[in-house]
Amino acid sequence: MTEEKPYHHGNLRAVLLEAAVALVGERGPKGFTLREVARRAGVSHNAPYRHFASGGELLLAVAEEGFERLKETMELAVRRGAKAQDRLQLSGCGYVEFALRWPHHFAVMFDLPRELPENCEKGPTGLGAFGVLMGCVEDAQAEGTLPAGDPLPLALTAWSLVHGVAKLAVSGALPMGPERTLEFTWQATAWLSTGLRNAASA
Amino acid sequence: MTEEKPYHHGNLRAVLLEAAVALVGERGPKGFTLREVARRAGVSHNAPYRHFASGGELLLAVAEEGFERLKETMELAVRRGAKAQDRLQLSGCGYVEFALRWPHHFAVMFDLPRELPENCEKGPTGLGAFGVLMGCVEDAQAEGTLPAGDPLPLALTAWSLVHGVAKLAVSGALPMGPERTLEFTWQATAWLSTGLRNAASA
DNA sequence: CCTACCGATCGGTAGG
DNA sequence: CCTACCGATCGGTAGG
Repeated sequence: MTEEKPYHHGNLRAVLLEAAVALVGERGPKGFTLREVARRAGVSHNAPYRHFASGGELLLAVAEEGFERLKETMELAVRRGAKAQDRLQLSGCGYVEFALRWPHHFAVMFDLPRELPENCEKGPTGLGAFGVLMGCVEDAQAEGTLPAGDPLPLALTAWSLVHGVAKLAVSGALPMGPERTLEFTWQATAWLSTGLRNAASA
Repeated sequence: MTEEKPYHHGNLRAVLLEAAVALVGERGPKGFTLREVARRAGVSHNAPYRHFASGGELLLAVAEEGFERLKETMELAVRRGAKAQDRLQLSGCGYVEFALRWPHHFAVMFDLPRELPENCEKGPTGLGAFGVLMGCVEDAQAEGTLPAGDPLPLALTAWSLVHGVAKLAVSGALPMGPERTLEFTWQATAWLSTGLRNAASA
């Protein structure tokens, strides 16, 4: 019953974002409501309109926050590798790591294209994270550890693999815990990496 | 305005399933309502209760139908290959083919764990489709074209790859059309296949 | 950022 | 399988 209200000073937007993530995480897209978000934030059901024109725009903001964190997580992961081939695997592990750490963001980013007003941002911002992956592929090509040619199919294949791992892991379809999931990701990306290296051509 | 009503003879259940898929496809999970389904089926908003206790159970039925079709699609695809290695790739292509052909089923199957009453069925039924993939891996191991050992990690990796391709393709994230997507899937699975074949160990 | 207030829709029950 | 009917909730507007 006792609620502190530090958001009266201007951080309501951040509080709303947090509440939105928690709500969509607990009840799913269907249970997500602007009124319930406001309720959890401790404000009137009308206050959110000061910051977002609709529930969809709130979710869009959550997605954008997620894409930014995803990019950062991948960039951080990539730093742990010296060879481009290793960095490619590490970027994939970063991708899965992000999904495991912020599953609700991940869900909003990829499961709610319909809810978002205009997912035109998904391109640009999403490209930031994808760019990390593309960079690794191009570096590996320059190193000669990946075959020359159009890097796009190689990158899309790597993306598909880790996206699948992330999706299945988050939904609980993989028969292992979070730690094992990262080990599995490393193994899986290593196998793919071997295949890409020995590829005839793109 | 003029509606034919053949479902008064007992096929209302099938009509409801069809309407449910169309609805969730058009408006997403959030717009899915038992009343709207009934409306589209041309019956009173209460008629669906004769067949389903809730909207979640209707969606569960859709998911089960989907898992069955997925298994059939994969089994059909696998028949086109002689060598186990080829069949493994073909099963993956069948997976993606299914997702492209019935994207709404695919979405219900994997994006709505929360909506479903008890997704205990996702294991057994889903295992039917996964079993096809596992069978290919085990056959390839017997053939000697895949390294011996626990087939599960190999199968999970293959599953992850095609699941990722399917997810990204359905959401429109892959920069290509449906036909190209299948070609891409064949390419990607070929690369992975090469990697798995040259793997040190599982 | 809040208190009314609106029309619309929903899930579910009653009773047939 | 249908017609009422219920309480609850929602998005959005008015007006401050």
